[in-house]
Amino acid sequence: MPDDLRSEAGSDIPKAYDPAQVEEKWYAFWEEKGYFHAQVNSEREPFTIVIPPPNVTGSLHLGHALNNSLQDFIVRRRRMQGYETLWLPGTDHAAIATQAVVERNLAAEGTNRWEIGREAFLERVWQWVEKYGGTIIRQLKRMGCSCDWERERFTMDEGCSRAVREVFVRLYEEGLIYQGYYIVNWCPRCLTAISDIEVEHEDVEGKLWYIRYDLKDTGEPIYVATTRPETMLGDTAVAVNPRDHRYRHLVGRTAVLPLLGREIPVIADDFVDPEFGTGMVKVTPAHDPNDFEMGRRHGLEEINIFTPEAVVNENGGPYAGLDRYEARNAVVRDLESMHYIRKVETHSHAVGHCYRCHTVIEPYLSRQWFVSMKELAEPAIRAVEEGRTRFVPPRWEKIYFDWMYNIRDWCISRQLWFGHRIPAWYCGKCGEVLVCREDPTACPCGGELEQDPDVLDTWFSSGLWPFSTLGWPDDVPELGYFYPTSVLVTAFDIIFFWVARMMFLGIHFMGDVPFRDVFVTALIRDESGKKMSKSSGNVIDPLEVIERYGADALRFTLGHIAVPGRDVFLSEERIEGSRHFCNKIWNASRFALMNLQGFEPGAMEGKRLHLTLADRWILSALNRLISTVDEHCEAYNFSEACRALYEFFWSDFCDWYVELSKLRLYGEDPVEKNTAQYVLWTVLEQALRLLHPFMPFITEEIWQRLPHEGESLVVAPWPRPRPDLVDGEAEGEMDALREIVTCIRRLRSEMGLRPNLRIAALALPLEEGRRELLERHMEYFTSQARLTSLEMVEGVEDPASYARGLAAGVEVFIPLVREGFSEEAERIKREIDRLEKEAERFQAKLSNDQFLAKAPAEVVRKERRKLADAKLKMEKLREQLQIIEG
RNA sequence: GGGCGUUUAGCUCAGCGGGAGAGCGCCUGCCUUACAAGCAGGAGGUCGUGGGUUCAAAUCCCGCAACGCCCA
Repeated sequence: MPDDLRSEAGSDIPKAYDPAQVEEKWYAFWEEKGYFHAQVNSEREPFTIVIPPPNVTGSLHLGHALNNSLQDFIVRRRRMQGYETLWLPGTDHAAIATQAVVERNLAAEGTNRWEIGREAFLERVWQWVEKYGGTIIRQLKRMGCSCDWERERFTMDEGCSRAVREVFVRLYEEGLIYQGYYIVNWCPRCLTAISDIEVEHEDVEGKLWYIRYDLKDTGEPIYVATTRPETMLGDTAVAVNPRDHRYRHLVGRTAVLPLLGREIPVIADDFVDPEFGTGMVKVTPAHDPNDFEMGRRHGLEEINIFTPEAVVNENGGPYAGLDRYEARNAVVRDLESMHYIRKVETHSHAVGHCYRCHTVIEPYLSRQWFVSMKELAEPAIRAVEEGRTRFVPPRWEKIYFDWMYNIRDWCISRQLWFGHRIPAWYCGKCGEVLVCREDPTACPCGGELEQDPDVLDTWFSSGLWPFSTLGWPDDVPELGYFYPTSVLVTAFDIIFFWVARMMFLGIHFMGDVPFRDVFVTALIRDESGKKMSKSSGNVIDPLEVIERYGADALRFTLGHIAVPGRDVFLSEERIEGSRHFCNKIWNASRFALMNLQGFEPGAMEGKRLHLTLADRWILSALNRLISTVDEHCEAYNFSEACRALYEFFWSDFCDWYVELSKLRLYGEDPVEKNTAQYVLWTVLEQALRLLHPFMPFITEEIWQRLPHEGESLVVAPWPRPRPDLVDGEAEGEMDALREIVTCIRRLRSEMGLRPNLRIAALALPLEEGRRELLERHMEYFTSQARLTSLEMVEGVEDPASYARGLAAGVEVFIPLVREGFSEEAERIKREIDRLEKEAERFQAKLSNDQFLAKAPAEVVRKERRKLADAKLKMEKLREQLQIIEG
């Protein structure tokens, strides 16, 4: 250990915890020691997490902060438990997003990617990635994340790229990847196809136009309703539901398309909803996904009326050159002027938008590559059904199933330049398509080859993440050891994009699920409940928070609010509260250090210990805490774990144990002092271990200053509960003690006695064992309630000169120092009222035969006890009231 | 249209079958030698609404309302 890390005596420790002083130092130390590096080790059980790879050029936001804090909580605890723990970090190339940024830069320079060409463009992208690529990773280090940086990966590094190529070729060879001319979601701004789930549906207040199409021959009018009149330029049929009696006679007739005069058939198809509009719809196979299906069923012509930019092309006749919205206006205007429009209704419907740029998606006919999903989805569904992968909380399974059962083929080609180029080559001579692992030089026929210009959906490569990062397709020991990973920690919004894909690809290529558990985390919202976003300006920057409050305060806050299955709110006050907790830990430790001078845990062997009530109680509470924290961590309920730690440390350890320990630490008796030191040290040291996964920096800083064994808390063994130290009797007595002390303090406060004024008090034990408790622990009472003495009495001769209270079967009296306190009488009356109602409730229960017969004996006993307590309290309060008013 | 979640103290939220809890805020008193980023005490709640199950419901079931989210 470097000298500057060595512990110092307690007294020169600053009064306030300063995170800036310690965080960087310890992270560097941990990295240097290689604690985060995992290796294949047959002696130990592996524990693996692969990070959800953030966008390579992105920067850390609170969502990442939460997600990665949770992963670090899990990983650090497992490491302390002795697992060979691998947290594999890395980044995602995020094709659309990254390319979009570079394109924006080009636009600002007055150029674009086509002008500078593919090669120069890609060079620009890589420069950008080089420049900003490390940002997020560096930020994770500031959070304290214990990733194995020696194994950091990138979805476009050499290994991942080889995995992508191998997967593509194999799926192609198995017939699970195919190329086809289909309708896809097309973004006219990004100029690429996107998959179904990349489309965001939004309700839009639109219009429903009722348009007249005349029948050929008779000229009889028929009416169709549509939300997109401009697409009539591509209509190739009119359709009705075959069971719709109104229109049955029209099926097989021919209609004439207004404006263009094209003759189109009237067809019958089950898809048509008789309730919608007139029950008769226009069919535009090239520009509507449902019409496309219908068109294929009926062999209709597919007329594409748009260019990739969604401008009407030559098939649009007089409307060519107008963009889709101009075309809509022009078409409607012309139809109106020719009296083809019967009516217009307002109509709310869902419109798809590009998840990247929010442009309205155009269903567009084009040649794309697809993954055939049915066969792949089936085993992925079974894996979750059989519990081989478990969702936490379980209700997300339903979301997963719903999507998997209704899955459609996955469009994986993107008309982008940045990304994994599709490994398909077309022969200019024979038309052969070659899909291969190594770049071919020429077609077997001797013809020249041209590679497919498109790249793969980013999620195609991130879908391989759990095994491509471990070395697949090479046969390396890591794959057998670390796969399947133990748990995946992710937000619900990428269950479809990512989790589902890793599932079927992992099962298909590795023969086993990619992870045992999927822990679905919440989304973070701001204090008013809005989703944090740059556009609404409500973003809390985690790095700024770290600067101001420290990484541990941020981490603990995130742990504290991360209740499974709920969105969480984050406010500055909350983080401040965690900083106060850091400070509390800091100062309690400062106290310990100041009082552990000369204490050697190693020298305790064989020494005489005298465990007092407080010692037995705090050791008992500590051991309950260990079990509680374990239980909650196993259930991914870090919120409850944090709560338990906070409560124990502040309310039990600091408020009571530390205060009581002062009696012996400041005293002369060496056995007492040594025992107190031993327990103080034990509890603090164990508590630091339990806190370490949540607050790694402050705990390490303190632990290093405390007497300790081992070189770092990072690899200190995780505490195990000792059931033999759980002491129900000590807990019961301490509860009584605390109640009695609090009661005296309340009386003091009500009398307006200043805290530093010591007074004499009297106690009248009313229950068995209380007298002994009071006598045995007299010092506890006098010190904690600031008394000169607590005298045991049988009663008081002059009740009118005492204020009295009742707690835990002990009546206490303190001398009255104030005359005629009327508000006290009011308070007592209110209290009596409350108790009366309570007693009635208990009485009613106890006089109910059903209750006595059916409720567990324990519950009945407790109810009796509660009734007796209430009655006793009322009795005493009435006495006091009489005295006051008397 | 289908599904999910939420509704508990002024605010933000825990609790999810047997005595209404926390943090922050508020009121009162304290620089008590670990901590004023603190200590002690206190006020504040028909647990959204209507029904049901149960000896017992904030907690389980059903209906309703409001808000939010996902899918089509």
